[in-house]
Amino acid sequence: MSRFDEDDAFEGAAAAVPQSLSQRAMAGAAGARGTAYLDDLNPAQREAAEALDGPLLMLAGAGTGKTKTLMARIANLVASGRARPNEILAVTFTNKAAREMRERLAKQPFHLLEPLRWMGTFHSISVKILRRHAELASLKSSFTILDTDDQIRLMKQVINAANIDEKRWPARQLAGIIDGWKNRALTPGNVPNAEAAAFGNRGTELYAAYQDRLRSLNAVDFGDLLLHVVTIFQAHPDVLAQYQRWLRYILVDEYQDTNVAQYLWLRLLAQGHKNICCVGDDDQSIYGWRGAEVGNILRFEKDFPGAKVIRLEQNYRSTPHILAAASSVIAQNAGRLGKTLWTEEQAGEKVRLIGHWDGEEEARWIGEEAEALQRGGRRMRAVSLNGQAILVRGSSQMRAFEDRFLTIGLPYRVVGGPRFYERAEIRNAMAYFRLAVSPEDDLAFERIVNTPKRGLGDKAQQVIQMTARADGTSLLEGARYAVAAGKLGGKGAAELRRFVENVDRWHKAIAAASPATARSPAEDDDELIELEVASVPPAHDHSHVRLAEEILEDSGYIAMWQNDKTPEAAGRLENLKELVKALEQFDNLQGFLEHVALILDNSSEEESEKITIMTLHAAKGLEFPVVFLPGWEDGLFPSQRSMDESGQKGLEEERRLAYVGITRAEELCTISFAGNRQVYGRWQSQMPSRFIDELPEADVEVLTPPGLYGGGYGAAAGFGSSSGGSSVEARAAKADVYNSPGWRRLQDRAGNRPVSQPKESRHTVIDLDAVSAFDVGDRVFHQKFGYGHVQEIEGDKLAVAFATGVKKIVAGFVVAASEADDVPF
DNA sequence: GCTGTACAAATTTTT
DNA sequence: TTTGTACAGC
Repeated sequence: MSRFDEDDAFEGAAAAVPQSLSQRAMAGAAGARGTAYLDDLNPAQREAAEALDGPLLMLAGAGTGKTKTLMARIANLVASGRARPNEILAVTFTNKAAREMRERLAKQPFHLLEPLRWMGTFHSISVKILRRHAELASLKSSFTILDTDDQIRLMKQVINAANIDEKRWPARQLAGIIDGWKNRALTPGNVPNAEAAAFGNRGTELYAAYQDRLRSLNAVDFGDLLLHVVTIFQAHPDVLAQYQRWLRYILVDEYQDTNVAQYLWLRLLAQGHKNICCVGDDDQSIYGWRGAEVGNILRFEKDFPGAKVIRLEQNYRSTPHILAAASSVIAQNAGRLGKTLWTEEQAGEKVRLIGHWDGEEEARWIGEEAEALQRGGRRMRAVSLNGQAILVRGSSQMRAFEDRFLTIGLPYRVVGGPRFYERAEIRNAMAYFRLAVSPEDDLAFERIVNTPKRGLGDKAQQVIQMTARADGTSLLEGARYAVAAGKLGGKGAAELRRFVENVDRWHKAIAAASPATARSPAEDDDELIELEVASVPPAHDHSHVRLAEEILEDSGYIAMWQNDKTPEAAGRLENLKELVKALEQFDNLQGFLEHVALILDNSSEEESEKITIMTLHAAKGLEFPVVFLPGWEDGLFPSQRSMDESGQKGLEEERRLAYVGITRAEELCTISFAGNRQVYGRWQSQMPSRFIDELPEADVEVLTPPGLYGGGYGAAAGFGSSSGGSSVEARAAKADVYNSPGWRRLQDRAGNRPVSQPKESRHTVIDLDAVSAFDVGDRVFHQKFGYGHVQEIEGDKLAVAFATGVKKIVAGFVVAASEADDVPF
């Protein structure tokens, strides 16, 4: 079940015993016993926890105890009397991070008499600010927050309204462009001329139209939350000054992930007192594609002259081999601030590297390896499945593992995928709630008028739209009028009438349950504080939960899923139950909706033993004793698309992703690649990732699969095999692979690859003619396709005529065969 | 207005 | 290969 911690943070004071202002002020500084919280910090951590005033950049490498340091810093801020807890602004990126911080804070030996009320994500804090000053952005403070889905639908409307062919110019693309602009804090008027050509020269025009639509719907999207706040701060110095006075110390986590809008947001708030502490790791910036600017962290010292920079480099997570591997890879990136992770640990397994025949084989091997590790008996201790993770580049890679694990019955858990609140059934249910709370919510209306089917198709909906537009009212009113005026015929009319009546009834029930709680904007700090304390008293009857159930029943929405015979229906009903249960944590439907757009997640805590499968992105901030990193193949990882779209920059971000992946491992890290892989249903031969070439030989152990499944393809897939013969696998298994022709060929390829060359390869490039040991006409054997003859040679790629046809194959995946080698299949 | 078929597209993801 | 969307036919 979800816990709504953000809510606690912001409104939690409501539950506290009201205190007078002076009491609160004193309470703030109390509660920390001495400076015990500093005692178990290492020197760098301690320095960071004690440099309280002025700008500080804390470069915290993976696993260096950053959160612990932040906790001590907060304690120190309060204990030294510099700030009361509610004068500290602590910003994180994700709700998860905010939650974790709050939990960690609760566990500290000291305790604060007040909660950190300004701890949360950029977005949730922005909502809080924006609700208070909505009118300055031409909004009502009851504005709704659109999710991506609503956003796209709205954009479709805007595109259609502008008479643009939606097929040539898809709404998704426009959404991406506008999002990009918002990330850079660009309003329609500010978009640089050079970019106005976007979207068939009409990008800015549509952007403006979209913003107008949002305003008329009294709605904002995620990007707006930040953009509006920045705009308000810029246009109203008095408002800004108020927050500057109030939020005296700023802490920012994951600073490397901030985008321009967030950067401006922070700079505006910090520019008075400059008490800003940014924590981050430039080597872990992996969200550039979403607007994050590594540049923000790289130029921190310029932005804040006199800034102190402290590096946390002692790692408490991983073994030396793992750290060495990660460091060696990341060292290939240019423009780093530079850190060297070190550890006092001594022992440990080397990073393991293994090649496989294809993706299926890779999954099979990892499955078996996971089971073996679970049993123990390797060179290391037994590791439960919960301590093991498979980190992939893209979610498409997950399938192979799921398939395999299902067949062998290895329990697994997939992290990521559609979030709870993104599921259709949840969104529809929420749309019902939204409409019940605010009948003028047109987007919600559109979403559900015909869900379940009420016989209201495009035509009927057009009539409703036109009626509403003619009267300048909401769609619900338009529908009411259209029915009354007999503009709709037959079954639809009756159904629509019922629908409208239902909404009326629900809305009345809500209005009756909660008398309007008018909030007036406060003019100064004191009033602001009072206002925070005096929010809605908790109502402990659960009438809103019953009402929600009623809504879902009356609307026929529950029935719709009950009648659904598809296998997913049961799960969807489960989810709806879960949603209703989540309501219990709120005092009313309004409160739920207000926060749900930002908060709801499905991080259900699972007890049972399972291996985790997730993307590298999702793994940031986590750690596991055992980590598998499959699919290290050029084009897949680094992703071709990243390199095509962002060139060198893209490649460096991919490399940071590799760094993040390796540093998730505490004890054992296994990197693997496959020689063949099905991509969108087509078989492709793959080349080992260039990142593999960047691993340090001394810290890597090259494995060969134990000769099961009929052959030593493992050796063939990565290393050697250009020398033919049936004993290839045996020799490759024993040989010092780093001196094998195959390995050297790998090194060599690194030099020939497009996009980038490692700056300072420690490996010597040699032996060009090892690239292909084949000639046209040679007979070769391929694990999958059998015997064939080489027809063409193109660098390291061969065109081979097999019985089944001509295939392009990387030379490393065939072995030379003599005509006599033939065996019956 | 609904349902079945054809076709194109296809990372990473938070809020 | 799979998934989602667009359009034609019922």
